[in-house]
Amino acid sequence: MVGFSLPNSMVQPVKRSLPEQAIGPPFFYYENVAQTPKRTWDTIKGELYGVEPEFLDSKYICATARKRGYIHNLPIENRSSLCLEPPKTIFEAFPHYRKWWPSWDSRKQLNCLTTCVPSSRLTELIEFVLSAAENPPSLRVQNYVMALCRQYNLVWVGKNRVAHLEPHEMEYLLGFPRNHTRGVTRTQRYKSLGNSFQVDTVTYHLSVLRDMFPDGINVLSLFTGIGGGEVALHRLGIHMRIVVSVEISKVNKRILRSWWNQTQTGELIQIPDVRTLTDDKIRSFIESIGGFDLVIGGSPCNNLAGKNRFHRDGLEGEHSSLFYQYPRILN
DNA sequence: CTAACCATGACGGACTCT
DNA sequence: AGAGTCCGTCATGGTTAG
Repeated sequence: MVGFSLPNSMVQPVKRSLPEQAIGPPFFYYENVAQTPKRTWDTIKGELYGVEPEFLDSKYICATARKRGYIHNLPIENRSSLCLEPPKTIFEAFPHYRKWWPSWDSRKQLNCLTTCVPSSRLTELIEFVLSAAENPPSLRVQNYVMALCRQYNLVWVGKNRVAHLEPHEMEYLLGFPRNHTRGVTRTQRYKSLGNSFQVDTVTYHLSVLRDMFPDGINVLSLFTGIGGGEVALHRLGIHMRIVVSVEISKVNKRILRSWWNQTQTGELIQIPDVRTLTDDKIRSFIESIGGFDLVIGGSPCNNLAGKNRFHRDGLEGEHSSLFYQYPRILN
């Protein structure tokens, strides 16, 4: 899962030719979870002009895994390595965790960051088991503890003590500025961050745009969330003249607005629901601003994701079916 | 008082790759 | 055939806003 190319890598970059229909303008960039049935990705691909998905695990870019598929019509030659290299291992990201990290925990990177937080009962259980065990613990105990650490993405914060990541640590690993989501409830921060882009990964893909738009770009941002795409563009130094952002969550809208007001000089127009962005409205936007240069977004994965035990209904699920709004709007 | 909000804990299985 | 992974949901009880 190495995508079409990797930064600073000996991996031979892939060459591809886009289907005629997929060639821009505008450029488009679509994202979703990679680990959903192949037939789902076949459907997505079919709706997006048959463009082959780029499957990339962010563990090749940063310190945490994030297996995602990206369908886009961006050039893939001459992607530039990031000016600011993100940490690629747990210890590079959090040197202070060395202190309590047992030698038998061989993890160098973290698993996928999600929205959920494990119960404190679990960390208590691990501490209890390890306190009662020999030092070092038997293989059996090690395997037991490691399975839980991997499953819940736990880190070592004290003697025999593990803990879940703090929201600001997730912000850091995902490539957001510190305190990007601060000011909303803790639970909400976990939710918003768990649902977001890995910014460095998106930055790498979008880096080909940097020299193409010296006067800035107009962006149509669908399912914006906390603005991973916008942060990536900003980091590339690409001026956003106008961003029309579609995002239903009040909290996420507030987070984006506050970041925008602090860092941007362009105009941000926020719309709550993709379904209210009718064809007529799109036409009038295009007329008034002179067209969009980039359409970017990842549609809801709720009904595709492996974590969902209740309604893993695929693309036709209640939330994930909003995907179909993406090709409609793009067309 | 009521409704909305918030934190917490409990809860398997489908899927891919080797 | 086996191992490892996963942008999650729901009910409950407490808290806060109006």
